[in-house]
Amino acid sequence: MEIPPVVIDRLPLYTRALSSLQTEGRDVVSSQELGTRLGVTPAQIRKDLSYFGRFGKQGRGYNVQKLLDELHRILGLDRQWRMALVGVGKLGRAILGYEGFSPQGFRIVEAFDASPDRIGQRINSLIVKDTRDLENVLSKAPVDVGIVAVPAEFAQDVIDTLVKCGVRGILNYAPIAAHVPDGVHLKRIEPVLALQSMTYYLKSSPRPTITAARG
Amino acid sequence: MEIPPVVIDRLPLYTRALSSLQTEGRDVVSSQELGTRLGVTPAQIRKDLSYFGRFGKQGRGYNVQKLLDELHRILGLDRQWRMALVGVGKLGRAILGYEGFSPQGFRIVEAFDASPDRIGQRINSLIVKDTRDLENVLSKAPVDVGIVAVPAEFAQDVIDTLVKCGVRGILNYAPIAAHVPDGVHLKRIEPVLALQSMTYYLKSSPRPTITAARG
DNA sequence: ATCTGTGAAGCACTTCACAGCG
DNA sequence: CGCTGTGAAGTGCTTCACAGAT
Repeated sequence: MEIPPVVIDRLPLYTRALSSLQTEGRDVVSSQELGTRLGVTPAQIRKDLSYFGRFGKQGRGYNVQKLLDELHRILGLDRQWRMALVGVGKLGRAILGYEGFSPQGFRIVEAFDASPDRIGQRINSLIVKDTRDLENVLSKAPVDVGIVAVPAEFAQDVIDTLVKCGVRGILNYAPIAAHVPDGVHLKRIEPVLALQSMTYYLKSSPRPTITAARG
Repeated sequence: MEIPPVVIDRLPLYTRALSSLQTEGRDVVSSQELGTRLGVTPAQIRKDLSYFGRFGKQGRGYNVQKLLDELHRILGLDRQWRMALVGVGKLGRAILGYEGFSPQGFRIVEAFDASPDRIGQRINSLIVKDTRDLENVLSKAPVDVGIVAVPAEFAQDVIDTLVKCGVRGILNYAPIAAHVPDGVHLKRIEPVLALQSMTYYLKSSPRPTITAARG
């Protein structure tokens, strides 16, 4: 069956809420409660889950642990994912230093850059390699995902190389509309894009006057 | 008129492509060419633009400069936007150091943290202030957008405070499903969410064997 | 001839509403 | 009775296809 992409985008939210519930020691949760926590309608949660199977018990709800396991399996979060970073400038270093990846099973295992004074540097136990060696390195130790943090002008080339290396998932931080062949999944994650659409809604309504707590 | 939210999300992509075209010295562009560059159908571009007016010339296309100006005006990108960062841990520092905001008119003008050993520190010409002073500081110098980079457990509280301070746009880096009242716009921008849905598509198809350039 | 702007058709996603199980 | 799972209805978005302007 062909699952609507928006459904796939919501599943990680469900796993996250379920993790919290699990930490709170809860055994069972209804679509109603899950929906309230996430700001999603109960019907939508039930419909989304129904694409993959029948995980709930009528009259009771969903077993937290079981549903969490199922979603992990469905999303492929029951294994480790290897990632390669390209571009270790300011942004690239920040990405390397980001601690949110590894607890979720995402590991940056290679870092590349084109600049001679960065190649060979050690950053968090990784040695920065030459971008020109991408194909050689990744042919010996393939990765699942490429993270692109190079300047806009080089981004498409880097993406093309990654695709040639068999990388089928790309996280693009560069401000370009990159092209990838069918079967390769690219996500734009520049914060500026999010801001530039948000301003549409902010521009009209005035900043309210604030009655602040005073000294 | 009520504009579909997806349309608003695409407009920043259009402005970006138009900026490139402008740099290339192009005067006129058709929906066809713009579409090819962005991976969007020409009909969609025309339809999207038609919500806001009639910017093209039949038989010719769109004047690059004029359309760019219009889109800037529509999105509110013809002015500066003031932002406050909350949380100057590792992630917060990276956000402060990010150079992509200011060229697009987004400026971080305040930084807050709750930890005593961070309060008072200077980072890039900004003095880190106490999160407890958020209301006082923002009542004197309001901001348009709040950037939340605190640990998950504090994020909802910080968001509530920001909303109380009249902030109506929030960029949330914390891994929680935050709740905001109507009229407040919140965008989740954690990279892990993007990865966790991408893996759904990656998990099934095998990593292809690569024929790499060898020595 | 070329390319926009747009109703109308088509497709995708969400919500409803209820049968059916625990 | 409570809550899931799901066809059917409803809503929103995309694409078609063509009239009309240059």
